[in-house]
Amino acid sequence: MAVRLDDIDRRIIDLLRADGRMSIRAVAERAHISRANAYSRLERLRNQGVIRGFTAVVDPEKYGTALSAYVSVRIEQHSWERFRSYLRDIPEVDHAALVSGDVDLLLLVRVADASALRTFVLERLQRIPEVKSTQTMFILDEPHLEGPLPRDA
Amino acid sequence: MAVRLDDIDRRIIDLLRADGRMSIRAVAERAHISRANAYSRLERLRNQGVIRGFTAVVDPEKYGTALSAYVSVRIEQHSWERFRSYLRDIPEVDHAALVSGDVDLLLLVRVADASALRTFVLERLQRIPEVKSTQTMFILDEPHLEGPLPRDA
DNA sequence: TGTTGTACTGAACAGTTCGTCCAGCGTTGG
DNA sequence: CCAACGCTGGACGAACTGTTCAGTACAACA
Repeated sequence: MAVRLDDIDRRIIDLLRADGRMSIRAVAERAHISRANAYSRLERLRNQGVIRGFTAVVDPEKYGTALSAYVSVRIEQHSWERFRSYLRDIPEVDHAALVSGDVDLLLLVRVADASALRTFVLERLQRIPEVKSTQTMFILDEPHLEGPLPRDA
Repeated sequence: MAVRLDDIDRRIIDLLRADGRMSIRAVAERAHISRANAYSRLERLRNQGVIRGFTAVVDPEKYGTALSAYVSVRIEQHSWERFRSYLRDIPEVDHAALVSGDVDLLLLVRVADASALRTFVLERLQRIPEVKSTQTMFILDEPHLEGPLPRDA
């Protein structure tokens, strides 16, 4: 599953994580490689799926979703596959993970206000038959952690 | 805190979230506005902090961090500010949130393997004096939810 | 030792986009 | 009626794009 990366690959990834719109010229310079090499490496990284794409980083509060919450969910056994397909159509869910432990799912949810959260949990989540129970944890603070990725351990 | 956005602003954001390297020409075309307008709006969105930046989306497994986990943490009262400053120097923490409820913090952690996770939790987290207790939830599955942001509710 | 591959460099190319400027236009609000 | 504002569309030189290719460096291998 993992891909073998050398230092230059990681350097390229770090640069493009720091600034996803950096020109390939600048990437090549800062990684001390030729432009042709930078192109071929970037293409390889994308084809291998290491770099899945590029995106704008949006501030949820400034965008209008002033309220964020983690909603932990317990679901019926063997219903994850079905539940997962629902998630695709729920734009409020920013991130979802099936986890081991007391609960089955952790959903990171972004909504405009408490009323929208109520609607989401009661009218959307708990209407799903596979959902056994939910618990909402309001996010009180959320620091921006935009550092380089961890080196191989 | 929130910023007033019109439909065109949201369209621009959606486009750049879908492809952070899209040329401004293409953005202008697809938003049905002039190029000059696209430039000025994008600059405004960045200055207002709605768009915080651009980044490459990296697949954690392919990158070499095959193991992801949520670590819930209980900390001493009034120690959040101090704890938050520590987080900046812990590259394994991909996302952190101070939450209401049974626990105080939820940390999304990415590491190479179980051994690295053990080291992280025991040698790094639990060495922090403010940490009262931790609980690790392994991430068993993590669907990619790359849709448009939720519309204003 | 020589040979075959593989990976990289550095230069070249036309085409495209960048970032900025500005005259002109339409709408809004006093 | 006029001023202020935001937008358009066209222009500009500079920079970047994406690709190709001959030449070079280095490893594996016999």
